[in-house]
Order: sequence, then C-alpha cells, then structure tokens
Amino acid sequence: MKIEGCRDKFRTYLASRNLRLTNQRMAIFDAAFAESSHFTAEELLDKARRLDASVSRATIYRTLPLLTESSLLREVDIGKNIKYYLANPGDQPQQAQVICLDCEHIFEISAPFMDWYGVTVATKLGLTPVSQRLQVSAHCDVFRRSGQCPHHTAAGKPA
Amino acid sequence: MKIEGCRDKFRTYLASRNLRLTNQRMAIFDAAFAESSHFTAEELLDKARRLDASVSRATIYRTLPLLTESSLLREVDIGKNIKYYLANPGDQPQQAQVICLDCEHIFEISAPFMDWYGVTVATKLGLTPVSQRLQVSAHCDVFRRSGQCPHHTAAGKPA
DNA sequence: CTGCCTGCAAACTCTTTGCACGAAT
DNA sequence: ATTCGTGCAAAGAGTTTGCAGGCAG
Repeated sequence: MKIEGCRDKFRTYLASRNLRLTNQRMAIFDAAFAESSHFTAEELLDKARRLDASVSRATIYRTLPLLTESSLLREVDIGKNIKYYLANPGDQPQQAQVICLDCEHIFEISAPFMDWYGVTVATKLGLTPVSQRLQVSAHCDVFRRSGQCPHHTAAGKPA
Repeated sequence: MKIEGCRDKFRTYLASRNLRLTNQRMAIFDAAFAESSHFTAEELLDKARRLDASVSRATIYRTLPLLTESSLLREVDIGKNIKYYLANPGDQPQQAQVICLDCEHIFEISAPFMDWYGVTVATKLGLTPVSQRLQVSAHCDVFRRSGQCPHHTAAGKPA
C-alpha cells in the first residue's frame, strides 16, 4: 500500500472513532511514513516538528497508540526501556527481528510460522493468541574483525 | 539442580569474580529461590527484606545482574516497562513465554527450536546469535466466559 | 458553539548512581 | 587495614497526565 493509501486509512480510522483530523496528527503521520526504518518517539518528534513546529512531545505519545492500533505503525520492543516504531505500509503481519548488539540495527524478517506457533501453544493452554514476538540478538562478525558494523549502510533487507 | 547446588554456584561465581559474600547478597539469592514463579525487582526486595531487613532497593538492582549473568536467574521482558525474573535452578536454556493478557500470568514453555532458528536467521545476515526471545500474548477463554482467570491457581505447568 | 485536542510542565515508574559509612577478607 | 559493598536519597530516562486555552466540526 502506498503512502497515499495509508494516509486515507488514517483518515478513515480517525473518522470511524470520531477523532479529529488535526494538523499535528497529520504531521506525525507524515513524519512516520517518511522514515523507512525504525525510529523512536523522540526521533519522531524531531521529524514531525520539521513539518509542523507546534507538535509537542505529549501529542506524539498520544498519537502513537492511534497509529499502532490502526496497524499503520508496528511497535517493536527489543527489551531496552525504549520502544521503536516502524511504518507498516504493507499492513504486514508478524515479523521477527534480528538485533545487532554492536550497532543496534534491527532487521525485520518475515516469520509466518510465528502465527502457527502462537495458535498451537496458546490453544494447549486454553488461550487465544493475540500477538507474537520473536527476536534474535546477535553480534556482528564483521564488527568483531574490523571494529565496524556494516549494517548502517546495508540497511535491513526485508526478507 | 537443587537450591543447595545453586547456592554453591552463586558462591563460586562470587569468588571467581572476587566479589564478597555478603548477608544482603545471600538474602537476595534465598528470596529469589524461595519463589517458584516470576517476580519483579520490587517483589524481590520485599521478600529479601523479610530475610534481612537491611537489604535496600539499590542492592537489589546491583545484585540482579550478578544473578542473571551467572544464569541463576533468567530475566523475562514481556514488553511492559518492568522486568520479571525467574529462578533458573535447572540452568535451562531458552524458553518461550505465553502471557495471559487477562491476569498477567506468564507460562514458560520449552522451545528448543528457538536456538536453531536464531542460528539459521542470524548466520544468513553474517551475525552470531547470542539470545532469542519468543513470546505469545493471549487472552484467556475461561476469563472471557466467566470473568475469572484460572491461571493464578493452575500455575505454569512447565512444558 | 461545543467539546475534543493541544502544549506545557509536573508527575510517575522503574532503574541507576554519587557519596560517605560499614563490613568482608 | 584495605577495599569492596551498602543504604540513602537524588538523579535519570522514558512516558503519562492535569489543566487551561485553542481549533475542528
């Protein structure tokens, strides 16, 4: 789905919940979708402010749940006390993450079997699965030899 | 491994790093191993203080890394901004978690294939895996019907 | 006009840290 | 005696919230 379609989806989502279409919310949306890799709330604030200087930190934190609940963004928690977000233009389902401990780069990996696993395991316990997370933390071989992580430039090749 | 063996392991670990065997550290150890399910730093503080009233919050936070680094405790981060800990008497490797969203109960599930997955995926990216996390968040069927979660009493049957 | 939205700043939660005293070796 | 370990309280990071004014519908 292209960004224009996503923007429509956001508008529809807001309308369906009787939420208002404010300049700040659109600036935050645009800032989020201008970024192709992971970002933090603080980074999003910076970017959104370049589009609309009036955006405040509070509005960022109040808008992020709207974007994640509408599946426009995915929230990625890698166990640090900070959350990362990622535009989700394709409305993709669960993905796994591989986190490079040397440069913090997060690779998104498709992992369709996660859904199957969730259903299998949860059902056994009398539960209905809602979401899954699968993350691999790893060290970079190149970094170990050269002291430099190549991931910043290689970027996350979506599998 | 029984608790006595774990206590020895802790003593050995401290000795090997030239760390001192203090009453507070032992009280924290004992409090942690007296609990069979997951606990937070704050809960551990309460329990440890019953064994040694002088234990402070700072010492809890300073001791937890020692216990996790020696594999005596496992740290479980389920994406809330609080960390859970779990005594790991059997020195078990990676496990998956199923989290009941209705009662917050955490089930520990053995998932040996996680290691395989980590190696497979990380290697493809030129990385060497360090750890894996696999978590399923789910709603409780019983809770949906009766408004009560049975997990508190059923406890986590280790798979 | 109405009431949802906003920015500001203070509050909050969990965790970490500087300091001077205290205890293990 | 050394030196590491400790409690205390303050700091820190990230996020949330109360309030009074502002803007969308």
